[in-house]
Amino acid sequence: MPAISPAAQGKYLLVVLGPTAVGKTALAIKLAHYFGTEIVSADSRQFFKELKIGTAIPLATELEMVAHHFIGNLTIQDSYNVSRFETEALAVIDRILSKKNVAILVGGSGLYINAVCQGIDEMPDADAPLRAQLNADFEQFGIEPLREKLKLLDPLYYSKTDMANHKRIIRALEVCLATGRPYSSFMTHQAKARNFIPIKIGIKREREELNARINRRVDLMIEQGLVAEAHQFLPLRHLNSLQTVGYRELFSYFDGKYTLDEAIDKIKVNSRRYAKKQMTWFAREKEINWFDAAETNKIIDWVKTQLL
RNA sequence: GGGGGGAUACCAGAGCGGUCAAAUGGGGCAGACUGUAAAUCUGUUGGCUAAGCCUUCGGAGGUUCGAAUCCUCCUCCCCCCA
Repeated sequence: MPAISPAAQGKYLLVVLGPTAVGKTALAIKLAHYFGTEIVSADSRQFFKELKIGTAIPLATELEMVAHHFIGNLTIQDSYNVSRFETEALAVIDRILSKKNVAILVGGSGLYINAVCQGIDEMPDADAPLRAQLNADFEQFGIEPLREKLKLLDPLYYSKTDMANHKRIIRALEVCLATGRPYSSFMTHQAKARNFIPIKIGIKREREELNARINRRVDLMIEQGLVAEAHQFLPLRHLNSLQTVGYRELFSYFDGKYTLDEAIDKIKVNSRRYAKKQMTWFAREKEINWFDAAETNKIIDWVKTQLL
């Protein structure tokens, strides 16, 4: 449970979460409308203003109806991270809660939601040249030397973490090397105090129904011009912001690796997997109150009982 | 009409007498996750009363101590020549 500061008295953050395509946007807007408040997005891909079709940002009419934050606030060229989001999102939430008693956080990026609700430990950002060096080492010599190095610099982390995952090894190493301290020594496992009481609302649907919605949404994205949208960014495909479902598969199509139909099928498959990953992430969180996507009125009624 | 190739688990596809419940890839299912997180990584994938047993490699027979692998016939598919 997150720590609650005295300032949190009577201030609530409604956190709307769930897998992609489940219907979070619609519910969040309904809640925002009902409580007369604003929406903070916790979607790590809707930040990028160029990625419109492929990330299913809210409709223009929806964006007009309710104030949204963190949608299209970055360029795909920007580098961003959870920690910055924590700081910036908290500032916006505080501002909303200075005028209202309820704010809404909505999104599917579990790590980003947790950063807002519980915080993320203080530790250095990635140092670009150092990361580039480590990545180059990985390319050239493989994972084993990196593992050995980490075993020396942070035996605790080494023993507890998946040592097949090069990205995690590299991140740990870059912190160790940049600070001279073991990466694991920065982890407090303590939730930070917040100026609001989070109320987590999980939205779910039957898997089959969710899959059907995903498929339909992908087809719609294609109709809306996703292929052209993705094509513009082909030269920038290496950017982190473009390591995104819907774009990568089309890059492969432009490469001639897939036919268009194959690429579209791949987008559907990868979206389903993304949804499953999100559900796995959320499944381990205890304080989520789950509702069926159709139960909008029930959700509002329930939320009212929580705001005491 | 003649000649040749093939049918393997959800799909594709290897295996060509024992070490095969059957490689590998795809898909499915499950999981991990602290500044790349729509990323990255892991496990599992015939059934069961589960260190053992049972039913599988188009169908039916046969050879053999032993067959997905060899033989015979049948069914279906593909290619080449007419």
